[in-house]
Amino acid sequence: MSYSPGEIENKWQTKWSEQEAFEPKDDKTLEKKYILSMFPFPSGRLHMGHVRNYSIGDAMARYYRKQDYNVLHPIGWDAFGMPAENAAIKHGRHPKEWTYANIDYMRKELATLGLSFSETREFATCDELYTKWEQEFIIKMFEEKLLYRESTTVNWCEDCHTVLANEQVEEGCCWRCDNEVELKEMPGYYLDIRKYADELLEDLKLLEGKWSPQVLTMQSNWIGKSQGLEFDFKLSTASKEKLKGEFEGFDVFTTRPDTIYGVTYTALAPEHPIVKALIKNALLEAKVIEEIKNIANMTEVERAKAGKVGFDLGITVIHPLTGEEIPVWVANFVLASYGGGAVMSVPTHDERDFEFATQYDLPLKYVIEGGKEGEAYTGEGVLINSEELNGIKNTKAKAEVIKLFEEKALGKGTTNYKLRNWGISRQRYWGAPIPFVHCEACGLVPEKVENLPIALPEDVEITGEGNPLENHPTWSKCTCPKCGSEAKRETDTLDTFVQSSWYQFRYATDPKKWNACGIDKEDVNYWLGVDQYIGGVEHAILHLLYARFFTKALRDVGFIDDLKEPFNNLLTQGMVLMDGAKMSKSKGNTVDPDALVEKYGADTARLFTLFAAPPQKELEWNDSAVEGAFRFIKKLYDRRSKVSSKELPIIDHSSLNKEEKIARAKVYDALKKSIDVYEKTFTFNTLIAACMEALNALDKQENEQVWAEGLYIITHLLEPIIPHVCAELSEELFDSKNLQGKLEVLEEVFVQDSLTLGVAINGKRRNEIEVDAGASKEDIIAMAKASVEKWLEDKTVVKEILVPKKMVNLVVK
RNA sequence: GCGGAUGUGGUGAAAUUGGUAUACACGCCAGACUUAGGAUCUGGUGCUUCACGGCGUGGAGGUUCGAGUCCUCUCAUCCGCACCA
Repeated sequence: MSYSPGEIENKWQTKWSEQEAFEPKDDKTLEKKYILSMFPFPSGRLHMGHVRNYSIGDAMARYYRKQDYNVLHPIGWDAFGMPAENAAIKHGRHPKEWTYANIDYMRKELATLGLSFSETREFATCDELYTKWEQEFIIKMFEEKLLYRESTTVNWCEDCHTVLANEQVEEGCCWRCDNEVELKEMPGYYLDIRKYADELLEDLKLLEGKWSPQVLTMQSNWIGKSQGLEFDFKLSTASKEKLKGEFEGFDVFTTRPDTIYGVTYTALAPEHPIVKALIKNALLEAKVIEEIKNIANMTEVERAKAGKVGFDLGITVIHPLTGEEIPVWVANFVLASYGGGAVMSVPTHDERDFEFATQYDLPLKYVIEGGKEGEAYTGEGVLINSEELNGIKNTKAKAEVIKLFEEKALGKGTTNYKLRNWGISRQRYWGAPIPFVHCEACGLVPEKVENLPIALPEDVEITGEGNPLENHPTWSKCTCPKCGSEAKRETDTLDTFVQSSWYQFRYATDPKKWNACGIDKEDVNYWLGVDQYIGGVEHAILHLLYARFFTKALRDVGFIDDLKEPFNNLLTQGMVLMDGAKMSKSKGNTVDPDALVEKYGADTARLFTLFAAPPQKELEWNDSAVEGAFRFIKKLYDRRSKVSSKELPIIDHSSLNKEEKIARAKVYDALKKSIDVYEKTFTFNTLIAACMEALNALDKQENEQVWAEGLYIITHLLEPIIPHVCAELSEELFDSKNLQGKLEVLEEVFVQDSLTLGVAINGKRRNEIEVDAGASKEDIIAMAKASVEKWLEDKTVVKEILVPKKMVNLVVK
């Protein structure tokens, strides 16, 4: 019978499901492996990126399961989010109905791939039971002061009609729709991720060598720690009066305290309170006020494009060391959100300050030796024009100046972070409601835990205009959990990244307990951290930073025990490309997994994805290479006719002929390689290649025992990659015995009677010789010399190097 | 600008970690079987040369008996951040 993937795959998928073959065991004394591929958004159909992601994860899960590890390999659905609402707007379908229908369809697609997911642990993050526990966490974080509500400037996407977190703004545009992000002042809920900035940075060290350097540096840059001096600029008496005594001065932060004597002006962000006060009290020219307001309304991208723009604010501050009066400017390049929105400007040693100063003709004062007149010098050097600091190397002066400021109580050494707090409010319907209530008397009040979940209303109109929960006639009406008077329910919902920040703990929690708790500590203690996490680099900052933070926050509010990091090892898979570009619907260069499986079967789809490139690299799609993968499986399946015994034969290696010996060696080469591949390098392509080589070598000989042993081992090795055909072959040929436990490498097969050695002269390969395995060094050298005689004429051999089992190198003059 | 990575045949990629560069696969060429082949099988295939040979891992140096692998410099491509004071 020829290979028919449909039949075989159906048979085994049914069997596995009936046997509940992929459920983790309840026994916590067993050694565990938690293998997790990032869960999908139920967009409607699987794409090749999913196939790749899950093929990699499944290979690992099956490998460890076969070695008798207790394996947790779950799947679920990251089910809240904008696309569900867009579908509602476009096709008039309710987001909930759309989402669950998609899940049902995609679950079937996953099933046809034969992935070894646990079926009992599946959930969708939009399940009310999931929302319930998430809301409890949120309330607890509020009580523990990790969550707060405030009104501030936020990133607003008019297209998506919602606020975005900093991490969701890419080059000034919305990460989802690419619309330019506006700045807007409005209230929202924030998680205090800054409180964990240092821990998040420090613990990256625990992940070194386990996460890719790329992701680690991206996270570290995003957190953006820098150390420097923070101090107060006092307003001059006249300026203080001008501002009606409202301000004493303002704080600045600098990483260059060494340049303190070079300060010739200061600059404030357009949003700075002092600037606002000047505007409010009309202390600036009307034209200038207009311009400043203009800047404040610009997006960050627009500001960057506009070049450097600023205005003299007509007030001055006192230099803390020299007592000089220094002008205060407002400048469009000063960020409101960092370092207090104010900077000390040292045009001689900072490019930006220099550009600004040149443009507005502000004074320059060089304080570090080494630069040229007429440009900013940012290198190292000795201090000049710096009073008591003259002659000190600037690198050393940083600490000196901080010390000086601290002694005089003028300022202090500080650490600053680029990381901003995580804004989690979204003005959207399809998300988890933020479980708070606004009461006129009590203010912001969390919902009572026994009232959770606060569920979404089913009857809702989704038009794309405004916030559907806000527009709902009755939903937000409620009573205050504290005083019982009439109150208004919060209509913002949680960022969907909140759901994906703790799903790894939900999977680990035994489903029997899902009604009783959100996360079971004991279960989490057993299963976490995730031994292998697999997903795309696009989450290098967003999801992975949030999930790391949430882990630490959940620990501190008491929902999990001491756990530093959720994901011990991270494999970032490359994209799937077609003609050099990322597969996408809009480009029309997609390959439909369903059609692929229909035509060739799941095993071919899986084999190709793992064979065409190592998982970390981009995968270029190639139809004829898919054919090649299919051909290999057919060939493997066809060779079952070579085997008649059902046992792993015991072979007398010495009685074999040369081809038989080579075949065995190739088979065991593959077996040896497999441990490294499955446990360390994940370069499945090389293991598959080794199996192909082994099969090619087996084809060159006729020994039935060697064939039996070969297929016994090859199907064992490939089962995690092409499980259906291997299960089928294994059942037919070996009563499935080779799919349990470990196989041992027999070193004897690597012992060869004779070896082929390369012969090189001065490192240049000239010939090869065949030598007896037991030949002495002298004999080998002699043979080598004889084989390259023509190159040795008129030369003297000055050195002979024998690399055992590899080559001979003769150094001649 | 800063940071991270990657450069090997016509293509996807290997190389036991300093030891015969290009395994495996795709493609291509030739042959076999075929009415036919976009099926299957067999053989060949880095470049150059009639050949002996020469040249070959982005480029230039260096260390070494020996370098794709280590060191220095350099070029190109991809990704991330981007006025963070």
